[in-house]
Amino acid sequence: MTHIYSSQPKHYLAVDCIIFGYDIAEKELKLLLIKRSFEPALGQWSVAGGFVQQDESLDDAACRVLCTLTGLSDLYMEQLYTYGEVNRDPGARVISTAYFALIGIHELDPEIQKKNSAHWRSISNLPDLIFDHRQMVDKALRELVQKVKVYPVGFELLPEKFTLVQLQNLYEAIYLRPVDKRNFRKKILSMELLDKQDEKERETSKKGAWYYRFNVEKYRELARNGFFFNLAVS
Amino acid sequence: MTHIYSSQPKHYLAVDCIIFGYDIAEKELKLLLIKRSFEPALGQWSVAGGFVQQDESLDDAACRVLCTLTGLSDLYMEQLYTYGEVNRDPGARVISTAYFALIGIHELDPEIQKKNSAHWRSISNLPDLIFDHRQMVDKALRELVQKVKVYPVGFELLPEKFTLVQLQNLYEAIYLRPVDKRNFRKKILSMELLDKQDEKERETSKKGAWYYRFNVEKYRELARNGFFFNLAVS
DNA sequence: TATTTTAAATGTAAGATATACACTTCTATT
DNA sequence: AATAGAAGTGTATATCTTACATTTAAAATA
Repeated sequence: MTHIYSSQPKHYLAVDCIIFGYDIAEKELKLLLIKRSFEPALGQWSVAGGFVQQDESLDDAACRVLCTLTGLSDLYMEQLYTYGEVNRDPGARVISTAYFALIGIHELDPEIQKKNSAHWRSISNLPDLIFDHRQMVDKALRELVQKVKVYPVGFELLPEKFTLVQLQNLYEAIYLRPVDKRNFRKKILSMELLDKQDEKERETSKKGAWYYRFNVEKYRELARNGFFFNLAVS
Repeated sequence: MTHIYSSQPKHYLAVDCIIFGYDIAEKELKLLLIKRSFEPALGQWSVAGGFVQQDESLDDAACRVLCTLTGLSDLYMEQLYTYGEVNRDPGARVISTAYFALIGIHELDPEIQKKNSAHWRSISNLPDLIFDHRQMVDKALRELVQKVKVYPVGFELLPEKFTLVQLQNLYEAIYLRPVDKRNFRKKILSMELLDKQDEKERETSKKGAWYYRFNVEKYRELARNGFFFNLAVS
């Protein structure tokens, strides 16, 4: 079969992963950044990226990059936007599809981290990034803010067991403003999506705070019946 | 300068435009579809597409496709999603970035339409589409529903002057359900974004309905001060 | 063992927003 | 002058959102 495709130009295609983590102790949202090990822009900071191969889908490529960097699979990841300005990469014309991922910061093996020259950096204090990566990060942040309001994705950034205080701190770190404690708890508990454990977190207070778990099955069931998650609080 | 890019594979890159129009008379949302004039899938229905060239950005390519097809420029358009499954196009591996556009259905020149074998089809009665185009359309529709709730993009589908009944019909066509007349009018008018004209539309009723115009400047001003558009009505 | 300290946990009232709902007005046509 | 058909209008109720301060639990210390 012959057709008109063969007269068309071909392009380098990359994926870039904006990887968010949440530091419970510092109550800060962080980004996993890489010190680039090749030209152009060797030695500068970037998000994790890689080229799309012939035999892999975009999603596969993004997963590969994420897995290679973190050693983890089954992470939350979502396509964000495709950046296609002609001169966005000074090395060559490369179109890049950005993804954003959410991971529990403490799940990451420090060895793999070191091997990939990957570093967690607070979003309130980011270094200069190469190319249009800062633009990607800003878009991913805006997307995250919108997303956590109406989908229960914040839990991806926390361990399986977490306290309500930790959950609230996470939302405050994403919204970049304080949230009313009683209203927040009222709202999240009224959804009946959190299973209270009979165990307390005892690091940060004498009294201890009850652990909860997010009940995914219950959420799926409710969502199927038209329920809408909403934590767009004061 | 030599670097590792040259060892990487290259890919065909396309853009596809999901073009929405609104038919005031039929009170229906429509899609501009093309009868394909080349292989593969010659003669089948598709959305408007084209290949990305070396010297144009993704956005430029999408604009080019849209302009060529409609003869219009400065249309509302937004990137939707990038489709990158390996075998999505049986002709060759092609990655495609989908855009969606909103246009006033009556702005389109019938001559250009005919020349491009472009046809308006009601979204409630779409033909089979090639490749993953149906998936694109479904995503675009979901996006549109969300978008018109919180951004004043619905006006892009109407003429400059429109009546409140027409606006409500448009929302009903997008939401696919009836909307309470008094609540709808109360809500949109309370935003004070519509300028009442001293002219009436007299086609559809003896009494006639007042024309309004959307005031973009006012919206921009309000939005700058934290105002949020919201027509997520009953 | 009584007291202190620290963070966790809790409820209510007022205000704002969303919803449900039916009649009057206008004007061209007969 | 009467009719017909679509445009235009207001209110009461329910629901959701917001603001806000005290009590509880338990470890540490006196």
